[in-house]
Amino acid sequence: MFFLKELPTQAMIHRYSDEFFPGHAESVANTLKELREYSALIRQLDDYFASHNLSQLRFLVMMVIDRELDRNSLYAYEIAERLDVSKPVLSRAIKKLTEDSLLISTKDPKDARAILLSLTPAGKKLLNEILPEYFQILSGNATPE
Amino acid sequence: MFFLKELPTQAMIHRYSDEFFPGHAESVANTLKELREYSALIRQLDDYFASHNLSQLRFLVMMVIDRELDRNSLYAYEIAERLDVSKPVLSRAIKKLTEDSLLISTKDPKDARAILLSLTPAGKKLLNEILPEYFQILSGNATPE
DNA sequence: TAAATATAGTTACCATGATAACTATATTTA
DNA sequence: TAAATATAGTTATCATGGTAACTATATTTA
Repeated sequence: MFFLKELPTQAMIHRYSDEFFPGHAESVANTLKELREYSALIRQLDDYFASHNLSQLRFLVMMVIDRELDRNSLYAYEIAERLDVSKPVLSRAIKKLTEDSLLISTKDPKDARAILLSLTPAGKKLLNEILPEYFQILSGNATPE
Repeated sequence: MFFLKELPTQAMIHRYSDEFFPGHAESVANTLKELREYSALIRQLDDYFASHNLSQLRFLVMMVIDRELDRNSLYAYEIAERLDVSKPVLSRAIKKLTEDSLLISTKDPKDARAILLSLTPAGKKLLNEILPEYFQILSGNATPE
């Protein structure tokens, strides 16, 4: 998350950037501006997911299961391979989704360690309800400039 | 933070986006790509600050005090005006910075509620040490394309 | 000027990210 | 095949974001 409300003026950036890293004031200013825009977009997405009792991560867990073409379930470790998040955080997200009856988990008879996850009808329904505005938010905030 | 390791293929985006929000697949794909890049940059900055026993927020608190042109101190509520963060979180950040002797707080004789904050010599020193690589990170990750 | 309201900051509690260390089960290797 | 190693997932603990509700002090208003 990025917190600066008022971006540094060009003068400020020059004061710092020329002193500490000469000749790059413009690219620094531009990166700061874009960082702030994308932080705002991430907040907007988080708020949207929260309004549906979801989080960015829980949404993505459902999404990666749903987007598999040949299957309708994934092992937890396969979800971990697709998302850039730590194991305990993913574990907690899956727990919450199954508690909320959006995912259902079954055990693999061949590997007692593994958990196989699929979307429940309620999970599919919620995902379909959420997707249009999700794409709208992403589209409306497409590349600035 | 944005967690999807493997971005949706064009086919996937079309499958979803055309169904739920037709005609915007390209801008959706582009926004997703940039979201991921800026999330990675935010992570890179967080790691950098952590290596100096700081956080993004604690760095910015020091920065906004230092960048004032006519003064060398700010009231806590003035810092709050400049940063997009909740009061309790700012309160905690200031507490940690004063505990670490990077900021020093004095009371305003005219308003018993207010806290006036300035950088200690150690705070100024740390800020100056940190800034070059901070700008380098921002500059090196300037607008992709 | 007393009561109501606004402002500055803190405390309590929750959400969601991380790492380290753990249990249980599979697999590899000596 | 027994011991060592790897893999799947959880628990414990911490960091850092949030809101609601609180204390204390200033300011406004009736």
